[in-house]
Amino acid sequence: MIQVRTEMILGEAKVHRNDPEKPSLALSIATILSQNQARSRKSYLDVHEWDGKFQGRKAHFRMTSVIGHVLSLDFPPKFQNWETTDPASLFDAPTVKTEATPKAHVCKHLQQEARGCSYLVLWLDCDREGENICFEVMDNTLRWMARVPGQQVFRARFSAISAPEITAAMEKLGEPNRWEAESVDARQELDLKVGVAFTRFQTWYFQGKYGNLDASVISYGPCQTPTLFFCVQRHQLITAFQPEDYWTIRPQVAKAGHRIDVEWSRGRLFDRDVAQLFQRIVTEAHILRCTEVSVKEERRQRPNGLNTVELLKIASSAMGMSPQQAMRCAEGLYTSGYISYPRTESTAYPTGFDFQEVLVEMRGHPIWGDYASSLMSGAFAPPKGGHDAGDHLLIMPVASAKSDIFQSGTSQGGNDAGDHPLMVPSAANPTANSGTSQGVHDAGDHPLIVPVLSATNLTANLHTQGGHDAGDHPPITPVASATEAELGGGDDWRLYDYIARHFLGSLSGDCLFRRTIISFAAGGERFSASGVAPVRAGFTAVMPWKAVQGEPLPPLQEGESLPITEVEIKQGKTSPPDYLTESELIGLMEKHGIGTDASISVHIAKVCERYVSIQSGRRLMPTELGVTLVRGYQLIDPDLCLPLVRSHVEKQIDLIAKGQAEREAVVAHTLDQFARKFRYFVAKIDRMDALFEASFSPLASSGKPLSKCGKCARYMKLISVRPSRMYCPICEEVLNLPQGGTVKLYKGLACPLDGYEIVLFSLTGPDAKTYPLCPFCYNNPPAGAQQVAGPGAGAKAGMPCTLCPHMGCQHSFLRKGVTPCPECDAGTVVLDPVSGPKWRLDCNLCSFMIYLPETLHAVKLSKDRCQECESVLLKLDFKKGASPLPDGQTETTACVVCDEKIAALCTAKHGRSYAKRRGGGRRGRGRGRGRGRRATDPLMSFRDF
DNA sequence: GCAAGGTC
Repeated sequence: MIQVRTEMILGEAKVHRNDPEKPSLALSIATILSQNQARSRKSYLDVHEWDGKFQGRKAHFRMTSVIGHVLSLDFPPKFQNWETTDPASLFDAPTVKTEATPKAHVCKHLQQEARGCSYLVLWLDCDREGENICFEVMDNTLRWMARVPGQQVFRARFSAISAPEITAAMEKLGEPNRWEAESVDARQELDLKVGVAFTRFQTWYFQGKYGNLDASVISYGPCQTPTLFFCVQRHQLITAFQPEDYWTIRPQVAKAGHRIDVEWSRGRLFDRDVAQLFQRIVTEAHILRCTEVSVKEERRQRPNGLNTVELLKIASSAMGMSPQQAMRCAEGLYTSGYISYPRTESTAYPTGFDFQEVLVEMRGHPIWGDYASSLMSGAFAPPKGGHDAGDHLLIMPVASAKSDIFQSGTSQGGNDAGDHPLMVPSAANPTANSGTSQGVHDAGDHPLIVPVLSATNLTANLHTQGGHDAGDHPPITPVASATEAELGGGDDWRLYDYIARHFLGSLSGDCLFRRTIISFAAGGERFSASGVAPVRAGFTAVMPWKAVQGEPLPPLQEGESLPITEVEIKQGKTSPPDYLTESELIGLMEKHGIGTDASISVHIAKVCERYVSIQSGRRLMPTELGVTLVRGYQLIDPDLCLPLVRSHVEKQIDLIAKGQAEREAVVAHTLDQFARKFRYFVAKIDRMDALFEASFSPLASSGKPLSKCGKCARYMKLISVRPSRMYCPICEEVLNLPQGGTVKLYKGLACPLDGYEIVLFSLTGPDAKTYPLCPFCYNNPPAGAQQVAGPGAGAKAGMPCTLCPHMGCQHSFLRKGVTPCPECDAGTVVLDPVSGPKWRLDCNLCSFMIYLPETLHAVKLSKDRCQECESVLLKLDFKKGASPLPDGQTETTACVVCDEKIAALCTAKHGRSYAKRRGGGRRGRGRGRGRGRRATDPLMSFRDF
């Protein structure tokens, strides 16, 4: 009997669920393994199923995917409160794993699909994060699977989604690597604890201290802080720069009417008199003698395969796109099936990469189709656009004027008829006009020599080319052919255009050119001139912006003399470097291992949002806050902002991944190091504070006077930038306020407990609450008070008057409270004293509220209570002519709970409607005054009507 | 409100 066994195979999702025609990873693998027999169905994520054989026995396969990490690490709720948690305690705090994207229901999905399966084959990315996700998947499947003897969990190892690679991986399944997975767990814990501890401490320390420090959070992180450091380091170089005057001399010479630019071997001199001396000497020599002519063939290497970092650099420097935008476009192109997976480190094509397949697809492209064909056949044809008389323009990414790419001429081995520019005009690309052939990039006088490669030796040739195969994903290549119109133009098209050209360029020959260097002498001084002439365009035929710049020199013989018409002396000033470009930053991050191909753009976006402003040319200028922070770390503990913080952690977790150390030991040791640094940082924070003082205004000089201090009777200031708070310049006291609303004086009333002037806090929006608070009590509640956690309270929860339990205060809920809240069972419904003309009762804890009858003129609390339900009776004063009371009466004292006529005129909001509950049976009555003891007595809540 | 890492 052949038992039908069930098997589950999982791949990491790169699924474009709305577009089933395009390949997704799970679907691709399923298609390959099932030989196109898989059937797909929808669940929380797509599931592909088919019948086949597993380990020689019949099996039913079920394949689905996850979406990156299933779980993410965080602190338990107890440690989430910024006010009550000492950041130093976070180093020893427990951590919990929670679902990374709860809305996606990945855990439930896995558990559901695991039922009935006997085996698990994991097809996640073959890196440490992938290994870690394997275990996250196992945690959500194994317990739900059937138990069978022998190995149940298998790991497939592959580096590309090609049929041979996938089938080979299926042939030799292994096991997931626990060490590697644990190294990721260690990294997560270190990143979390270190980042959060420093972030909370810095934020707490500086945010409350300076009025114009407009930052909701002052963050620290092992990746973001070194990223910021790179930007600030350049800023410091610029500000420390001392310009110097320099002089250089330049003899004017020409050959056959062709001016020759010569450079002095001494370059620049920093002494004017000496430069003038040389000027005289060379002038008196009258002639420039050619001493040597050297001609060398040089080559510019074709590009390696394109990886993420390179793509982001080009997108920033040549297209003016932010890394985030570039990734967004690339992801879109990927999920739509136009390019391969865009997050890769590899620049070398893997063995067996199917170049043919891509070239065949590219062959039909209107711009570079012929070029792709020529690469396949070994015959050369330039990309279309050589003669542009139609709609197809040769599209170049937009270059900045200073960029060294995209500057060359535009014709592609043919003559431009001149009727249309070949390049899409762009303000940033002033050289984009026709017929400007420069250097090797020729308009057609010399036929371009092109490598002759057959399709087979093309492949062979590539393997020797170099680049780096990180074993993750192949380099980024086009997958499907697309035109500008199909992609809707814009950034998508520009990025795709680049990716396609880069791919073709990487299969082309090197660019060859001849460099001529002519040496000259005059009066014992040496000069030289350099020129280039094209030999073979190679890959620059399809990447014309890479063409070699420069012009050929006129022919000159050794020993030949040229008359000097004049010797120019040029004065200049040395100048500082410019601000770091985003592209340079990406390079630095890659070099120092800050972030990954998938996260570099995220770190840059975060740093730009918080600490850096983007200048023209995508140069990064740190803000005052950015500079102050880094300078502060440098003063206290430079390690904190150096790229070292990252590499140190990496080194530590390498030990775990390689099985050379226990995870617990490494984490404990590294945490101890950081905890020590943290304590030192806290102890020396005044050094950083001194810098803040110089750059930001202390609270004393900001804010506007609002209410009086109960201690000194002088006006305190309201600081309205977030976090809004009050400050007494005399007592040097900071008093927190609820956030997200407006604060104004409350009739000049003072708190009877401490003498501080009371303010009214109002939230904004419909049904927004207004409540009085004493600035002092709010921060220093009387004994027995609970603190508000409702809207507007923010993390810095305080105690407004509506929660004040003090009998001596007329604003306390004991004096303003009407009845316990029917909604939250913990709060008290109090009269909002300023809600008129639309009088209202609000719960002092939850959002429940009752609008009193609209025809009311005024409302007050009486001293009496309802005999039935013990609610405080309200003195109601109705408008004349609009009173519901009999006999033209306008005043009454009533219980809004028990007086059915009045209750019917009220409207409850944000809670169960009490009107519906009428007649529901009243329970318990006659309980004592006060509240909060309703556990034993649900009493007269509105729901009991 | 906090890190960095996946990925949509």
